[in-house]
Amino acid sequence: MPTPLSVRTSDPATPAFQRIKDYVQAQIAAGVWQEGDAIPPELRLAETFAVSRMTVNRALNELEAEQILVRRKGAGTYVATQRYQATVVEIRSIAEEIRARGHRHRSSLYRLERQRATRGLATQFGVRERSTLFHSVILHYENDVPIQVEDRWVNPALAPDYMETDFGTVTPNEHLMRVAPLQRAEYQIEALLPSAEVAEMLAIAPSEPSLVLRRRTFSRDAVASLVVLWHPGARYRFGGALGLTLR
Amino acid sequence: MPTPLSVRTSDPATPAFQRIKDYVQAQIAAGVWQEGDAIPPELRLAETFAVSRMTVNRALNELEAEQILVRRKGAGTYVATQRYQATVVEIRSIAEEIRARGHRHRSSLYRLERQRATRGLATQFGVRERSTLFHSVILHYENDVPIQVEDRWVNPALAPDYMETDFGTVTPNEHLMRVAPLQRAEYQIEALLPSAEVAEMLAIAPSEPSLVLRRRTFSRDAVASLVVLWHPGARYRFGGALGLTLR
DNA sequence: GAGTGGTCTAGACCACAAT
DNA sequence: TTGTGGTCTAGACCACTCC
Repeated sequence: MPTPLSVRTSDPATPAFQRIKDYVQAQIAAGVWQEGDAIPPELRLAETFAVSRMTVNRALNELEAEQILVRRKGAGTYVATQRYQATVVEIRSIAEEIRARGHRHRSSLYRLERQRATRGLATQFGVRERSTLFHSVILHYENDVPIQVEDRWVNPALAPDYMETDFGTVTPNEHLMRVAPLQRAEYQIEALLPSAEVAEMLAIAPSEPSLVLRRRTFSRDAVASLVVLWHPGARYRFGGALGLTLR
Repeated sequence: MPTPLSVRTSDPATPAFQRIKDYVQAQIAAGVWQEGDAIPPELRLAETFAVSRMTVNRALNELEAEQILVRRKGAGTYVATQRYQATVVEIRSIAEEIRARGHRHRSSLYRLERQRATRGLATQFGVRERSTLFHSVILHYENDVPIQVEDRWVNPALAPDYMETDFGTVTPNEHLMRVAPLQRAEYQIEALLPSAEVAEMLAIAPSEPSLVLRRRTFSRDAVASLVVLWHPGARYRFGGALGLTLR
């Protein structure tokens, strides 16, 4: 007796908490419950769906975590106001991104050296001026076309064997991820003219805009790495999509 | 048999499920439990913390939603592998952002017109070529310094009274949000040279790079709006922070 | 004081995985 | 077969909000 593949939410196999989530989202999508409106209290939904209050509680808590509802103790549960502006842009590692496109990634090492921290770098890293930092410059290619200059400074305290790493087989990202687990990061995206050196590496004119991502990563409550990624504006962009129902 | 460390958050007021979450995250942060490792099963954690299994279940389920753990029915609960690359950049509405900096926002309307869709626009909107679209060009100022050119196309079917809106008091964003609830959006960030017109509006040289955000928003399963935001590369950047423990 | 959400329990039955 | 997570119950006590 083959069961039809009715993937309706009324599937008896769907857990009760999920059916309740679907119902609430459907009411909101249909405009029956508008932004700021109170939705029925847990006890009433429990009666309606003939489930225990705990089951309703789980459904509504998950919808709150997804920023679809707002809950206030003692007051009620409300439809969240849409945050139109908060935008998410996904930026993946260059090697991973190139491989995902089915293209070939390779890189060449331009520089790998110990350097004394200038005042600016020392401030960014939270170390003393003229402390030793590791510095690497790598050019990444997509199908032999230069696509990214990776100019990276590394805190020796967090990645002591950075200078001995074989960057032909391991990207700095991968190495750092292994030795210094990421705690948090800060990002900036800018449009700049490239330096003469960067322009030459990317094989673009110095007058051609470059899309620049700066990233500072933290590990064990210290700055692990500071990287500046330069891309040719004409052949590179960051992109992403945002759905309101994120999961 | 691990005795629960007295986590610093072990306020007696801290709920049990939160103490368990803190404990698990502390074990991971300390490197005691590494990526891919199995963590103790629910029943053992329940004994250890002297709570019911449901309380442990909630803690671990929430950590899974936060992508810190991976759970497999019948098998166990594992520490998730870090996704180093997935990056989040926050981009807010220009008016909101300027006000958040404590600065003054104003805008001036350069163009507001009906236009026939070119083939490219028609494709982007999913309408027939030469259909009518609304078009607006607005320049945004921060403390009287031009900071963003907003070049926007709007689907009349979704915002029929767009042309009658007073954009001195309401931003196009705010208007669209009201009449056409956001369903999803797509974004691209690029570095480009501005057109002569845009350069003049932003009061920059045509040779100066511009940071460009393109956004296509969907409402009721149709394209509601297509906007291109031009910023002077020298005085504007997108920024954000990513913490692994997001909430 | 009545209503609401926040949290927790001590069981239960199930599906699935490893063996 | 044993252990694991997935789900659910029918209560309970509490803190908070609103009237």
